[in-house]
Amino acid sequence: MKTLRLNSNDRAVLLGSCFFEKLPLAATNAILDDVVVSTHEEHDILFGHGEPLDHVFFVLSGLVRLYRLGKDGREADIAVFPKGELFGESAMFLGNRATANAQTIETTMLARIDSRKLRKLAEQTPEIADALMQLLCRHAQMAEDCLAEDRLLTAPQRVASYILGNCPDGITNFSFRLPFQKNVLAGKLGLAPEALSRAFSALRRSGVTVKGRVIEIHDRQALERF
Amino acid sequence: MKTLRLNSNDRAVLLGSCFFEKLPLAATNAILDDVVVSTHEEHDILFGHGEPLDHVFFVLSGLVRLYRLGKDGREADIAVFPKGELFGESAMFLGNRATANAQTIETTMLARIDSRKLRKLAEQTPEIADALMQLLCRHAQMAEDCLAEDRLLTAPQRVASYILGNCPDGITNFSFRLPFQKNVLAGKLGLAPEALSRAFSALRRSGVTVKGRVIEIHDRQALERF
DNA sequence: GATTTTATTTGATCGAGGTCAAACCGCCTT
DNA sequence: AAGGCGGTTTGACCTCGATCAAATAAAATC
Repeated sequence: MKTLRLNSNDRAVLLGSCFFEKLPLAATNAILDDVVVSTHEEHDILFGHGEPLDHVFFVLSGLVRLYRLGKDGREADIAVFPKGELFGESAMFLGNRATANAQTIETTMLARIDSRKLRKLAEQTPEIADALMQLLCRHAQMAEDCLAEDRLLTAPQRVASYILGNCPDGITNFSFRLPFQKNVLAGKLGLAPEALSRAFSALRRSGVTVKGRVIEIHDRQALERF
Repeated sequence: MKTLRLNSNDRAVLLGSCFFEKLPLAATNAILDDVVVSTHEEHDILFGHGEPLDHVFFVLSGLVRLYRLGKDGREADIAVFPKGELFGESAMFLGNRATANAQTIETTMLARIDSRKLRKLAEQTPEIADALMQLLCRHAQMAEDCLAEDRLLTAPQRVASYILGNCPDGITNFSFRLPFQKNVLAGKLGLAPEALSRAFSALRRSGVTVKGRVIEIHDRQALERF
């Protein structure tokens, strides 16, 4: 892991992100004043469940996975964060202890924000507090969505739901490229890779074509009904 | 549903709750200034997924269930809130729309806090903002815990984990009473009632006795190993 | 206490998805 | 072109937990 400072491209990613875009520039500058950038190889462990954590992380590029470990060593993904996402924020309000393990999935660059400082800024700046609360809500909802999908949907239905989530409404014919390996998608959906593969082939009958990482949809309605 | 004002017992429940206990009295009073109390029969629907929601709810007594609906009408519990818990707060930061359905499980009394006002108070009072953020984190973590348990543990293991969560550490022998019907516990753990029943009988071999709502543990270690 | 009604348990069956092993494929290297 | 490698797919098998039906227990009502 090497550490650097923010360059102008990094700044652009930060400013365009969901968290920072609504903040006044002064607030953003105050937060970013002393951030450090770190680069990581794929599969680098960022922190472990329960460890002290005094940073919040922003993904400048790459991909990070949050997961928990079972007694037997099996892993369950909690969330996957692509470029532009902020994570690790909940430790800030829960005794500065990580609530899960974090690992890079690809070569990744992260901006590290001092959590003590961010918390202090949030106290002084209602806009920051508000942005944080929105972030927390979105993350809570991601987990709730996942939980509900796990409990209500079969594997092919979860995959259909994921595809539809990446397809603008009102369009029947659509194609897009997976932003990561199928491997990772399987983990995110709580499936074994084999099950994901079988789910895709089940969806073929509903007009879904898979070529490598490219997914093609020929009949949105059929997918929605699935 | 009848509506009333806060009585002194209600106030005691509020003041002793996790959310309010750390707040300065002035802040608490500001929040509680114009709350309304509503009483509900069991199975009363409080709000539906996606509906406009301009209150945050505090459970004065009884039990409330948050759940999502599948296309086929099946229900998946997201959370269960007993007396002393605050819920519905995430709608406040996500466009005032409920992120799930809510229903009472028993006869229940709720205090309704105007969410616009609470949000305004949070802007002015860092302590309130902080308490809200902690609440959001706890709720996010509840969902993440659930998700991880669903993905990593079998039914008996989830039940064991629930029991252990209600048993002080360092004690081998312990007994407690379920705070709700087995029915409800099954939903909370993402199980069919039959599966919960079978899980209990599987745990009998590890020193767990179930008599009605009373659970007895004779060997904490055995449970932890399970 | 007798009788309904509701909650829980038990039995039997079935399907979804995990696991292991092997085949396959694209991609990179040599 | 041949080989090697990692990711993906397919096949075979098996376990867990859902579901349906029936039996039992517990609570509520009369």
